[in-house]
Amino acid sequence: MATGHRVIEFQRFLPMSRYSAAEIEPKWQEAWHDAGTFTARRDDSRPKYYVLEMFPYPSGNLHIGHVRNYTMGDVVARYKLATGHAVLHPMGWDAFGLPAENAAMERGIHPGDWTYSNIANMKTQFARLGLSLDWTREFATCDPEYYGQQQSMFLDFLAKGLAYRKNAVVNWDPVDMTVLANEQVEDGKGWRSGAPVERRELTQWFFRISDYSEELLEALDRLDHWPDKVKLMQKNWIGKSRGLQFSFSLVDGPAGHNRVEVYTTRPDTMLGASFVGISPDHPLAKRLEQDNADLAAFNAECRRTGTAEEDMEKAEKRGFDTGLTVRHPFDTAWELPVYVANFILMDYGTGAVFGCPAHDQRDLEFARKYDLPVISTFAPASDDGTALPEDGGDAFVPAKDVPVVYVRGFAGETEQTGNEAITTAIAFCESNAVGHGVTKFRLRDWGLSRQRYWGCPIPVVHCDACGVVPEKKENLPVELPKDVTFDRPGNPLNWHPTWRDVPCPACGKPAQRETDTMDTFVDSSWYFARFTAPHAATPTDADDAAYWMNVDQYIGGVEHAILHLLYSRFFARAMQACGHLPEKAIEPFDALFTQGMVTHAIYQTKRPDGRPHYHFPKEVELRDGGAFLIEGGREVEVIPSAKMSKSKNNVVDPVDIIAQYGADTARWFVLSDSPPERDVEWTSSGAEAASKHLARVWRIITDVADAPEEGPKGADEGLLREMHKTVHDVTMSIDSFGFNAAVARLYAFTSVLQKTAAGRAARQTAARTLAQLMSPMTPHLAEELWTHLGGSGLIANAPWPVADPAMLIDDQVTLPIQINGKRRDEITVPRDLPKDEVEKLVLARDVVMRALPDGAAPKKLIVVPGRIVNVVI
RNA sequence: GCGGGCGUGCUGGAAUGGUAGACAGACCAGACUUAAAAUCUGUUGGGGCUUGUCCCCGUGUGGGUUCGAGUCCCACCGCCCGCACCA
Repeated sequence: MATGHRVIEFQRFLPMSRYSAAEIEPKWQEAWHDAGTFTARRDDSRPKYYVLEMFPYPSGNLHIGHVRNYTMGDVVARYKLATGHAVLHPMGWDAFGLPAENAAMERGIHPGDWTYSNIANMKTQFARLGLSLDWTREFATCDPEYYGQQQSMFLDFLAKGLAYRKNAVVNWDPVDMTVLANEQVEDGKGWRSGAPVERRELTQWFFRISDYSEELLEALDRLDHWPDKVKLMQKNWIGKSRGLQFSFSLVDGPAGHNRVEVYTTRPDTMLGASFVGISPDHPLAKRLEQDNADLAAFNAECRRTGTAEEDMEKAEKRGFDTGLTVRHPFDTAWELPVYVANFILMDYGTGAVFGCPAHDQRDLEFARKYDLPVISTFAPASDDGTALPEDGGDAFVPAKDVPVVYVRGFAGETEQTGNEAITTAIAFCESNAVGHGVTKFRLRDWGLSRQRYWGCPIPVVHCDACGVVPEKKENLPVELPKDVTFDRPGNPLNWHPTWRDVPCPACGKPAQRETDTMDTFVDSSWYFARFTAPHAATPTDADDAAYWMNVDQYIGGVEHAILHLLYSRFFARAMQACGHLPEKAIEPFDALFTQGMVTHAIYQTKRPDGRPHYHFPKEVELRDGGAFLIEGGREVEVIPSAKMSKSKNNVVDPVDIIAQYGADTARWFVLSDSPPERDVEWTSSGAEAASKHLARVWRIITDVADAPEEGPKGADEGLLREMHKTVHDVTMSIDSFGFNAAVARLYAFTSVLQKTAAGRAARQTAARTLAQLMSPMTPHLAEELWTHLGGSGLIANAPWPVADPAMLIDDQVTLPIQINGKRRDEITVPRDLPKDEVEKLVLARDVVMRALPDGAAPKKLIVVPGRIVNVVI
């Protein structure tokens, strides 16, 4: 568009008028695009910097949370560009998943058409934000070019033994005859059919992430730039435990069942056992239900809860007495009853436990319900009067490093910690041939099979003669067929007329494709690597991966703290093992930042029937300290800081905000006020304030030329000192993700610049620096001001300002004086005044002398140089 | 239920264990204006009196460590995130 350029050139010579985001923003977006400013290029003469925000699901609409997430990444990317880095800042789409199939079912749109049209919409919205993204690297995970490479890696993993098949349970809807996701199960019923769900076993594909349990745990220690909370969550999720595995012998068990193998992390409580519990899915439970109709009914009932761990844990603890007993290994005359219990998971340990009610609250409630004995094996080291569990108190469950007194322990001291007692117990049991000490992990292998259409096909073929046969790599990608319908529930790949039918890659006889597709977590577990060479003919390109990996800064929501990040860490290791990533990339994210949500008040009134009626923000006006409906004037209740949710009508559409105020205002606002890791409340008054501030900066800077040539003595130096301090503070803040602090500092500096008496040259320097410091946050405004102030080239490419250390130090420092920790006075002294001089000055103060009777010396005089003085009396 | 996090004025929030409330919003007052908008200036945590460069209280609640705690420790309350097939 040649004419567009002429218009731009012409505008540059117009006198500066009012701040108009609508005029300047498209202009600079086009200028960056034309100059290729944000196209990532390998450049060995510069340090590289890879900044990545978690890519979005293409729901079709940009959410204000996206604006916050991507603005933060953009600030980092633009700052790194200004500090001389070769920056990679890509964007793509996490495009497979359930919502596309739902849209297909509800509206008859093909999932692919729905997804790609959403992508087009969102990309338009993204463009208006002026993000420094390299769009030449864009891809969607549903592009055959992307998922074909994913299939190729699946085959590599399979060859390495990292992928395998086993049985696992799924939520089965018996009416719709389909598998349900956990979120599709509501109160144990299918969301569409309303039928009670059943647990059903299917043969499914798994990745051997558990092979890396120890490694994934141990490597957390080296992730120095990850939040501690995320590392702790991952550590607990991996769940390394030390315990004892042993067996109880079964008295008169059914044929082939003469022992029950259990695993316990508390073998020191073995002599407090009062029952054995097994999972409803335990082989013994399944055997017994064959000739026990009541047990069969109980097990069926247990299997009716969904597969979500949360549901099982929250369900009321129930058991079924099998009538069988086991012998205690240390006292064969002691028999314990065997219960089937709904809270025991077949997936963890051996699917069987012994219950020790005295030292486990869940077991205690179970024991009281079924009238089983409660036997303490240890008691508090000092009696603090709380009731023992035998006497109606709670279960006694101290931390494992707290010393307790053992009353029914194994060899060793009577008083020892849980950890010591566990070690003793394991040793004792092993020497008596009762079980052996083992280390177990809570982390389970990653089940990746999904019985759905809109996902990456698993590239294997089932042959009657050859079994499971990997597809040949030259036949990849195995593409999803386009001609499918969603007029019946389930996976359309299963009833496609031809897609399943293929010759066996091994023997050539007719065979059938696998119709399961991959979990969408697979798609998002390596996209960061693909961005380094998005169109390579192999999953990655060795040179590009070597140059760009690792991600220097990864930014996303804390809701991904466990699964996505753990799976990505596993995938990077598996890819490295298959030659797709360099050794250095097995921990792909050097630094991680987890940002908070954007919230918004909910406006509600009560309907006549008492149910809440939620109102959109645009229906509400705020006046007289209250909130009222614009139509009718009825007062509405305001619920502050609620998570944005479509059903609560409190979603703010960034498109509206940008249309009203411009992208720079939206960006400035989401960065201000709230610390990035915390939630931020969106308020229209906040957006208004951000917009006013940008207009104020515009005025101040465009008025610089009107200032007198020279200012009064000291004014120039005062302004420049403040400027250097601002450069220092803002730079530090951006480096440490303190964007809200950087914004506050820029507010303060703007006021200084506004009120300064300094002359034109100093103001010019200060104004240019202000524009540069704002440029990562409000890039369009900054470019416009930069041009006005005579800056050369784009501000996006201008080197970041550096503070002069000499300008940061003040000669004088004000020290608060505390008396007994309360501030009572202050003195201003030369910065480097010796401590004893400060003490003398402090003791001479009226307030201090008054507080010290008859010139007595203070008990203590604490002088923290440059900070504070505390006189203790 | 289990794991993790958060809690400060009317509101968003600031504060390497060192002056609690920076910087904003809102409100009120003033300047400019015929008027309004815009802009600029100023006040504002609560209470007290002797109105001071004053005193007391105050960071969800209750304890503790420290010369000094919003910050560290313990217990509790509330809210948020995750719980393996939502992404």
